[in-house]
Formats: sequence, C-alpha cells, structure tokens
Amino acid sequence: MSKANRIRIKDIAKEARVSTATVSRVLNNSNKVTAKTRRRVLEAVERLGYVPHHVARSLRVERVYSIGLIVPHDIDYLFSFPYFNLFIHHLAVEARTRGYHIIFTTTNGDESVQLHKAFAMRRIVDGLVILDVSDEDPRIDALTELGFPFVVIGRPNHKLPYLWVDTENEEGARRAVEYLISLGHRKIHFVNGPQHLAVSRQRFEGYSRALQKARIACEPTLIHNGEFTEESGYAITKAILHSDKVEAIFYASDTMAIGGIRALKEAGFEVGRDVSVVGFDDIPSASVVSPPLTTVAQPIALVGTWAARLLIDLIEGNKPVPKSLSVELKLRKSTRGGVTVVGD
Amino acid sequence: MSKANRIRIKDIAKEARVSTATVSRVLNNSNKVTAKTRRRVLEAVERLGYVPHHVARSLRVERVYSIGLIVPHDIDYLFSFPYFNLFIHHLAVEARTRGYHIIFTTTNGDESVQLHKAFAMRRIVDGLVILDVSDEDPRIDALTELGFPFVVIGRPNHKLPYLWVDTENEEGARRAVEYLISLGHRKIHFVNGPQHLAVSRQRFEGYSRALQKARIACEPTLIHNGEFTEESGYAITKAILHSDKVEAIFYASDTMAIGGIRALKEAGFEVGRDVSVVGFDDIPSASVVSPPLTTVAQPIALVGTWAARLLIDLIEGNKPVPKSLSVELKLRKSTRGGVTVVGD
DNA sequence: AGTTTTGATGTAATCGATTACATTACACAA
DNA sequence: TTGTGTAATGTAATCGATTACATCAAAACT
Repeated sequence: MSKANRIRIKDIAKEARVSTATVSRVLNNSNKVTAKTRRRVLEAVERLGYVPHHVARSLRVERVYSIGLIVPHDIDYLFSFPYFNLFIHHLAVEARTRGYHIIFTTTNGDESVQLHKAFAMRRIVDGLVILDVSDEDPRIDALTELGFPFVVIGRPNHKLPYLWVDTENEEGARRAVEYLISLGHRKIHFVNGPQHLAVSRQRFEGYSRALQKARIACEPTLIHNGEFTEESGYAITKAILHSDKVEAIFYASDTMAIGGIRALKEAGFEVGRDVSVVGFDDIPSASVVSPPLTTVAQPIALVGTWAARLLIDLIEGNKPVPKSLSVELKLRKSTRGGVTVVGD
Repeated sequence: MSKANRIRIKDIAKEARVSTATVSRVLNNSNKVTAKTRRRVLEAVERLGYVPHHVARSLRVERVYSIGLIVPHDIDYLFSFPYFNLFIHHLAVEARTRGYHIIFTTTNGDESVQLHKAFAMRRIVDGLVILDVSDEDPRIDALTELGFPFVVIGRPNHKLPYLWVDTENEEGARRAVEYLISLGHRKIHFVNGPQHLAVSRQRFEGYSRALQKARIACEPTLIHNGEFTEESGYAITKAILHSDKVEAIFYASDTMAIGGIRALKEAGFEVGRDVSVVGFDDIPSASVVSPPLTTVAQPIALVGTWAARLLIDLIEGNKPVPKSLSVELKLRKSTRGGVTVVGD
C-alpha cells in the first residue's frame, strides 16, 4: 500500500512483456487484443495484485463516477424529508449497479448555491441531485448555465426546463381530502409546509381541487403554514383549537401530524373519533403512533432509484425523461371509519 | 464548463504573466511569493473565474479529501442503526469543516470486505468508517494489512489494535436494568440483538452485571436473540407471552421494543402498568409511540462528529486516541413509575 | 512473389495540477 | 564595482492512467 510497493500499470506491462497501452486495453475490454495476450496480461494482473488508480483514470477520462448530494445544514431538514436514509440508500444502490458512488456533504443555506457550483466546476462529481427545491431555485439557473448534469427531486416552477423526479403530491393531497370529505367532513383544516417550497404549493393545489370538486368553498382561515416540523404542527394545532371548533385536519407531513395529535390529545380529543387527522409521507413513526396515522405514502425508495437512474443517464449522454411516481393513501386509525377502502 | 472554455492554471499564469508554479504557490498559500505577484495572480483568478481541478490536484498530492462509508445492502440495517440520518449528517458536517467529503455506497454482505479493500487500494477515499462490526471483523485485518486509515464505530474484540468511537453500551444496559430492578422487578427478560455483533455482547454484559450486583440469578431462559427489527421484537415477545408470565422486558433496541409493545398490547397488557418495557437507542419514534418509551439514549450525533474527527486526524498523521461517549437513560412512560430520576 | 488490407501492438502525448531543482533578481558587504 | 547570499520565480518532471497515431505482422488478394 505504501507508495513504494504500489503496483502500477507499468509494472503489469513489464511483467506481461507488453506495452502499457495493451494493458489498458485489456483492462477496459477493448476488443483489439489477442486472446493469448489478454490472458498473459490478466495473469500478470492477478499475480501482482494490481488494481487501477481511480484518480489517475478519472483525470484522463474526465469522469469521476460519482454523483453529488448536498443537503442543508439545518438539521430539521433531514427529518422533515421523510425516510432520508431510504432515499440515500436506494440512490446509492442504483448508482452502484451503474458503477457510481454518492458524494455526500452538508451546507448551510447561505453557501448552498456556491457549493453546488463548486462541486460542478471543480469536477468533484459528474452530476448533482438537487433536494429541497423552491420555485425559481437559483441552483437550477447556476447549473444550467454551467451545462452541468443535475436532477431535481420535486417539480418547482422554473423558467428553464430541467430533469426531475417527483411524487404525485397534488394527486395525493386531493385523494386525502376527498377521503375526508367522503367521511362526511366539510370543514377541513390544512396545515401546509413553508410557502416557498414547490411541494407545499402542489399539496395545496390538491387540497383545493378536492374541495372544488365537492363544491365546498375554500376558506383562507383554514389554511396554515408550518415548517414541516413536529413543533410547528403542535403549535399550529394549539392555535387552531384556540380559535375554532375542529373536526378534521389534513397535515402536509406526518411529522407535523404527530405534533398535531399531541396537541389534540392534550386538549382532550380522541383522534379518530372526535376528530379526523390525515398526514403525508408515511414515515416510520406513522404506523407506530397512537392512533396509527392515516396518511399519503410516498414511494421514497423509488424516488432514490429513479433519481440515480435519470441522472446517470443524463451524465452518460442518454436522453432521460422526467419521472412521476404515484402515491398511495394508507387508511389507518386516525380518521373516522378508517376501514373502508376508497378508490378514486 | 465545456472542455473548451475551461480555465486552467496555465491560463492564469499567462494572464498574470507568471509561471504556473507561482500560481500554484499563491493558491496553496506558499509564503515564497511577493505581495505584488500574489495580488496580480489573485486578480487574474478573479477575472477569469478560475477554480482548481480537484482530480488533477488529488493525483499529484495523493489525497482525495474524502472519507468512505460503506453500509450493508440489507435495508433493515439502516433502520436498526438508530438515527442513521443524524450520524451521517454530523459525520459530514465535521468532515466538511476539515475540507473532506463523504463517499457513500452500499454493499451486500458477501462483497463487503472486497469493497472495503477496493476503496482503499484504488484510493477512492483517504480513509474508511467501519460500521456494523462483529468480533474479529475481517475488515479490520484487511485494512490494517494495507496500512489504510480507518475508524471503527463500536468496539469489537480483535487481536489487532484499532481506532474506535463507541458509546457506553455496557454502562447503558446496566443502568437500564438497574432501573428496572429499582422499580421492584426481579424477573427481567432481555431481548438482545444478533449474537455475532459486539454491541449485543456488550449490552448483554451490562444486563448481566446489573443482575449480579443485585444478586439476582441470570436465567438463560430469559435471554433472547432478535434481529434488531420490529418484526423480530414482535415475534419474540409473542413467544415469551406464550410460555411465561411477564413483568419486565429490556429490549436492546427501540425498534424491537416497538414491535414488542405491539405484541403486548394485542395480548391485552397495558404497558407501563402491567408490564415495564425499556428500549435502547432513543430513535425518533421512541418518544412518539404509546406509551412513550423509556430508553437508553445514544449520543449519535457525537458519534458522527468524533468518527470524522478521529479518522481525519489519522489520515493527516496526527495521533488520535479512541473515544468513548456516554449514554443517558431517558425515563418515559413505558415503565412502572417512570417519574423518579435514577442516578447511578 | 509482390501489394494491399486488416488487425494487433507500441510510442508518446495528454489530462491539470504540484514541486524538486535550476535559475534569476535583488540586497548588502567588501 | 563586484561578489555573495537569499528570496522569488521559472523549467520541467511527475502523479497513473487512456488513447491518437505510428508501426508492424500476418492474411488476403492480384
């Protein structure tokens, strides 16, 4: 391992009595090599225990075989992004089957755009996965201008076209609210995420569509913007209880719903009987809280898989198309009569 | 960005009318440069928007400024390892303050050792974080033989010395069981993790010590080996209930405890009154299940921080020493009388 | 046999930095 | 003015691969 006894391609060439070019050809499966020569080279590789030097190869072929994932420093983010570990895991699995690694780092909001640019310009990675996007996200402009490959998780508004993977947020929210309506609820509070996030807009869109279809007026006083955190779910619910008689609440994330349930219980409500609660995401805790949460499940593993797949296609010059992944409403006990299966 | 209009150090040299060597010296803060020259170079860098090429630099300085994290393919693992998100996040934060990135990939058990060796030999990373270790883990032998820097999360038995970061598993288990004893329990079931993991041995050690101190016999029939998964916690608990009258169960992970609580509820027990349950890890769900779980909290963020810190120290030739991090018993509602604070 | 074609192999440039060593410029002393 | 020492700068080798192009050997054709 020490530099001295390190085996290089040159050593293999000498051992197999061929040129380094031939060794390289064998290693890269070029077909322009005699079977006999190939065998001799491979034997030498075996005998000397040679493995290629990744950095040297990268310098020449101008590819580092890795994709970058830069997440905000802000710790809440990792928890508000449901199943982050599932996502990164499946991202990595798919990447690995294609011969790529994940390069992971964190950033605070201020330096985020700069860091994305730096990753691109320094060629630390071959492409980037963009998380936590808002409308007109500046990273999209920056990377597009650099001509650098990237895929966006989510589907924000932007003047430029871009490659994305998204779950059907609008559809999911619509189905959740339609379900609440089918249960007989008419006044449905909506605790949404931060306004600047595209995902919040889409979930709101679904909420409002469902009401529209049922000819229920969309009351601005029923709409609340949280932070996707448990604390904000708790606080907003407290506030709602303070000013209103509540019968149904749709939370744009399970994390907020869990905070909300805590507030409701403290106020003496029995969730699932006195009040219906629906979440979004289906995080691990969702099935384990009391009562188990009715929620819109996101296929987060698939999001990871597709993000890697599309990004690597883009890097390798194929022509990937954006991918939309469908969601599923999981009926559990936090809603009145959570047994009936509801179609669309 | 396209190869053509890429700025290299050569271009800066020409622009500033100096040699590439001088540019490099300015960029690497060598002191052997006149203030005037330095200024001229920096202006050129600014004007042309130069950023160094990471791979080219790495090839020459023989350092890639990244540390590797290879986790088993097996999906259950990510959930049984509590707070994986938190861990990787803090690992990345600390690494970043030192100028390093995380390279993340997955593996199945069979190729794990080979993959760790490949990462080392191909110089894909400068050092490795070793997770999920068992006694006499072959990765420790392989990397030691290669003379490659690595840090182990946990503290398995091994004939060779190695650098590690660990939480006080034995201490934590001991305190948990002592607490159960202080509550008046004498027959305490222990649902442990897989036998081959060092962490299971250590938690067992703590369990057995606590009993010993209280002069309670350690009954082999009370010891069970699970998989750290919710399903196994559920199944084992079912089995226990089938053959025995139960009063207290200590689970070696919250995930298993949550499965266990489900089994207990189904059997009509009220956890926290009829039976005491203690978990280990303090995963996010722990505070949110019903009843909230009394558990041993691991300082997982610190584990991440210290892992990065020690590994980078090792890479850079400092002489880091292993780090032990203390745990905390969190009293909640799953134990009888979960209000009293218990010292040691 | 001589010429052309084809396919295998070798030589050397290249990727973009860093750095050992050589050279130059300058300050100061004699 | 010249010599000497020191600090700044330049030249070119180097890191370890890949690959364009040159060369060579053998097969195929006339």
